[in-house]
Amino acid sequence: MSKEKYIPILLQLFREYGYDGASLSKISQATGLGKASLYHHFPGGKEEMMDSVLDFLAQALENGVIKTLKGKGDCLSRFKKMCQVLNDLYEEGKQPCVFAILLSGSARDTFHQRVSRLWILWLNEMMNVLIEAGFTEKQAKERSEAVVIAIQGSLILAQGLRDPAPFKRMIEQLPAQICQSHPPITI
Amino acid sequence: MSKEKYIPILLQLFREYGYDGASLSKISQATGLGKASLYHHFPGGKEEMMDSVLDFLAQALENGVIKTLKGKGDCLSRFKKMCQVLNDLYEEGKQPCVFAILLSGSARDTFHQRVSRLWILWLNEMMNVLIEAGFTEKQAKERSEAVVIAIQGSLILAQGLRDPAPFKRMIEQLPAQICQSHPPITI
DNA sequence: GTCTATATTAAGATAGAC
DNA sequence: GTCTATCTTAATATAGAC
Repeated sequence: MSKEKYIPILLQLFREYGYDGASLSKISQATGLGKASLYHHFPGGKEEMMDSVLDFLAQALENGVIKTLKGKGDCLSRFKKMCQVLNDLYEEGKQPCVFAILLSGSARDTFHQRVSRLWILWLNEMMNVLIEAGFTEKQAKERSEAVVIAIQGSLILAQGLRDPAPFKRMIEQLPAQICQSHPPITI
Repeated sequence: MSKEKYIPILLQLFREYGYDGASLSKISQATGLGKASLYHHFPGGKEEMMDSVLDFLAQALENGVIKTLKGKGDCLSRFKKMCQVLNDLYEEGKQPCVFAILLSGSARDTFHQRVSRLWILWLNEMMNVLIEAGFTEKQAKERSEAVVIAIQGSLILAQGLRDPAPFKRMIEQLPAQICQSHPPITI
């Protein structure tokens, strides 16, 4: 299947225009393929295109974020690596999160289960690391959620201001704040 | 102008389906107005509808959030009131943020300036309160951004899990964390 | 101020040739 | 695997009657 080579283009279009705004005409123009050719690669149409993008992102999550969290090193160094991976994935805050984009729109029910499973996977993996590092289950849960909140929130702010600085700053300071032992931190 | 009475319905539709996903058919059905009647109230079509929704939200920001921050009381009590206002606005985490929804989609450039101005207005107002409370300008800026990040991030997580709990928790703990003097906090 | 009817354009999707 | 051509449905928008 050579359809893999269109995934980055689809990812970019869905990030910029969302699911509803990324029309087949835009996709046809961006890929250089006619509409009929698009249906050859993706018989299920746009829904299958987004599904393929989610396959790609799930793979990136598994081979990047999850693998890093399961890897060796202490708590701090694992979260540092994870933040590097996220920094690459979101291109230093210049790109929005497809999972967040899919929360609204005419297809939000179609993809909700898939996306919510990925979020829970990520949260659980962070919890494991934190519990292993000596935090209570409750602390681990709170801090894992704090990571998602910090990443997603700083991405929103970066997009809103069209300035990646808030995301970059968050990537820098987040690992220390999460692993720090006494009172959990945010700013 | 009695078009005001359709704003809550439009707000709900844009929150659920986004700008591109909220079609005139859906809007016609939800309001009970024919398409032609919609154009009587909103000659500019869907763009004017979103503009009116943004008018409404800007007003809510001004009369709720900004007014509270400019009001009386110490730093902590103002941020507590602000969080109550935000809690109402987002219906305890059950509703997404229209400003965030507008970051992607075919109309993102159309509304970016307006929305980004509102973000900056909110950030500046929070900065003023924090500077008045004795924080340095740098600290005030960081903590104001931390508020936006916390609110938006917890909203995303709440939508993603379809569980308002992360947002509710954030509303509870945010004021104390922001106003706390020594090391800024997050979890 | 709302309607029916209709126009226009675009979106999603398919048939069949090459 | 890609194309042209076409189809169907839906989306945005307007005209004109009531």
